[in-house]
Amino acid sequence: MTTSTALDLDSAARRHQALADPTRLQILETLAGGEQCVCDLTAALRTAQSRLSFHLKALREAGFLKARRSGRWVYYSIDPEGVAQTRSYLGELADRAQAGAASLCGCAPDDGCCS
Amino acid sequence: MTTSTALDLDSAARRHQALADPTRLQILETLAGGEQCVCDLTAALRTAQSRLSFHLKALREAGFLKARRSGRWVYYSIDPEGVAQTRSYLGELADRAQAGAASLCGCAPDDGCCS
DNA sequence: ACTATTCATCAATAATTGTTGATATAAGGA
DNA sequence: TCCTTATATCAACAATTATTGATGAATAGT
Repeated sequence: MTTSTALDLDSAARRHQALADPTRLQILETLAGGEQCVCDLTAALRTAQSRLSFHLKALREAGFLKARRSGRWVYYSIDPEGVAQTRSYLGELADRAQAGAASLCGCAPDDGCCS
Repeated sequence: MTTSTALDLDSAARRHQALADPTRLQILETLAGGEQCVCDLTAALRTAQSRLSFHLKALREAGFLKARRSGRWVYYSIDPEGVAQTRSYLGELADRAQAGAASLCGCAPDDGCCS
């Protein structure tokens, strides 16, 4: 079972790209405190509304945010699924790297000598 | 103790930026199997040497790769430190998000009802 | 010393991404 | 219906990032 690489690479890269901006990280850190409407975020980040909307879209499309409309307001919150996916990608990478390093230095697989 | 945000946001964003490219992820996945010289990577990824060099530099400067010269060859390998740093950033974000969601829905902090 | 090989860097250009201000859409209240 | 508020989208422009081909620097073999 070989997970077809090209697509995985692209989508993983796209997810990381969404995190590759300080404003977007600030949005995530703010929303980590709980759901907020765009108007609150605009005030909290002191930034233009169109700019915020641009970054919210990027995070939403990458799977990091959920949006919910209630009356005139749209409430954004963190989608734990998206964060989990990215975390596990890095986790697998780290695991494989550790195994790879160990295999090269001739240690037993869980020896820890090659950290 | 409030960790001064702006710098953290910028450096975290820069680290993610380094991962926001399929070619760079392919480099990391290849090196997860163990250290390789640039010439091997050029062959493995079938790409121009200057292009590869550009991406290696990006990963190196972001702390994901270590380089070691031996004779004519430069060997690159994954720097577990860099991966760990990025993993823990996402981990903290996920933890805070969970706590934030729980606090809003009125559950006990470790109830798990708001996952 | 000459040559070949390995890798990094540079300059030019292309492609992508972000910002700004203006406009559109949608909802609710008067 | 008209007005206001909240958000999204668009078009123009700015800034950043990636690709290519050429050149440079270091190392090693002859």
